[in-house]
Amino acid sequence: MTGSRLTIPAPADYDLPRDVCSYGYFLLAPNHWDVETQSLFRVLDLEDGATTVRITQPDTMQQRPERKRVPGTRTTNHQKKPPRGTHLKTLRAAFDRKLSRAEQQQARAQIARMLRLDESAENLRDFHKLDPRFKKSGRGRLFRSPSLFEDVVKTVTSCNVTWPSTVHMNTRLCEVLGRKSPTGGRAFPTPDRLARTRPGTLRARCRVGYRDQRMIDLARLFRKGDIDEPWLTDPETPDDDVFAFLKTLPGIGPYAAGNIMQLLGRYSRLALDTESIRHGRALLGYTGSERQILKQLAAHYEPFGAHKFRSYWFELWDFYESKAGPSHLWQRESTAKVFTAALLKK
DNA sequence: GGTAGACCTGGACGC
DNA sequence: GCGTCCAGGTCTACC
Repeated sequence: MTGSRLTIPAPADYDLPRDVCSYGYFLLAPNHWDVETQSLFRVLDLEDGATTVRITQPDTMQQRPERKRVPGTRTTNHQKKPPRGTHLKTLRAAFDRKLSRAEQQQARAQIARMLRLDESAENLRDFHKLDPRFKKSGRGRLFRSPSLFEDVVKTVTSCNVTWPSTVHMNTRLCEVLGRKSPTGGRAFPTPDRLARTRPGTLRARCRVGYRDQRMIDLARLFRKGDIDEPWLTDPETPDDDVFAFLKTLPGIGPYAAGNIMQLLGRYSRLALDTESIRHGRALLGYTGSERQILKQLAAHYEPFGAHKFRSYWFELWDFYESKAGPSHLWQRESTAKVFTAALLKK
């Protein structure tokens, strides 16, 4: 790429392959995880138009795919333990066009949100103290989108469908409504673009089904400024209030609200769905009706308090990796076929 | 507060 | 290739 390049400071424990490949959204358009180079490609929508960015972490590039250490060789950089609280890791972002100063600021903010670079070391320590199972791997950050709007729409596309349909809907939303970058990639649609789209277009061309009007209504709420993001992310705002508000949004029920809570950095709620029921039965050995299993799941994760979603999620993620191998080696197309209810039941 | 049925799409399966 | 069945969370009407 011949455009702007940015150096982005990351927390000392940051590990791009691990922290990007930590939540299913990294497999959804416009995100593209490149297994060969262990880097993240995606189109960002900035002030002057779309641009494709490639994000790398030099000290993990090319090393991660093997995951084997040759006896007698030196410890690699990313295995060294840096002092706490220092920004020793560096990410590189390369764009396919020149960015203005203002756009560089926007890009930095979007990348920081997406990669959870603001997740404090203290918060992660609290999680690992409460649930030491994930201390060794360092798991704790959950990949998300550059904007709350994209996170909310992606959540709607994950409701009442199997994973391959979610993959397809996001691909089509970008192809049909996303702005084009100089190298031809498509961004995720903006609230304004989605708000101006006809339900019939969404249904026929993006295959979103009955979600059409709900997605347009959501986009209009974002466009009008009815979604108060500072209030939703303010630590002073009680989780219960945020959860109650989210459930008033079109297309958002208890599962979706719980998922958006974690995307907002609030991990005190679970997002329980049929996948959770399967997990309860298959891995935790629970029996009984769905309602009974949901109760058992709630009790199981209760000790993890403010971090219970992460305990739930990384337990589930370990299971997926046991089926499909390390997540940083997953390909979007093949993985879409792995995560079908029928196959997981097997 | 709890429950039943409709909403859409894509995959699996049988013929 | 076609028809049928099923999975998936939210919403509405009804009790």
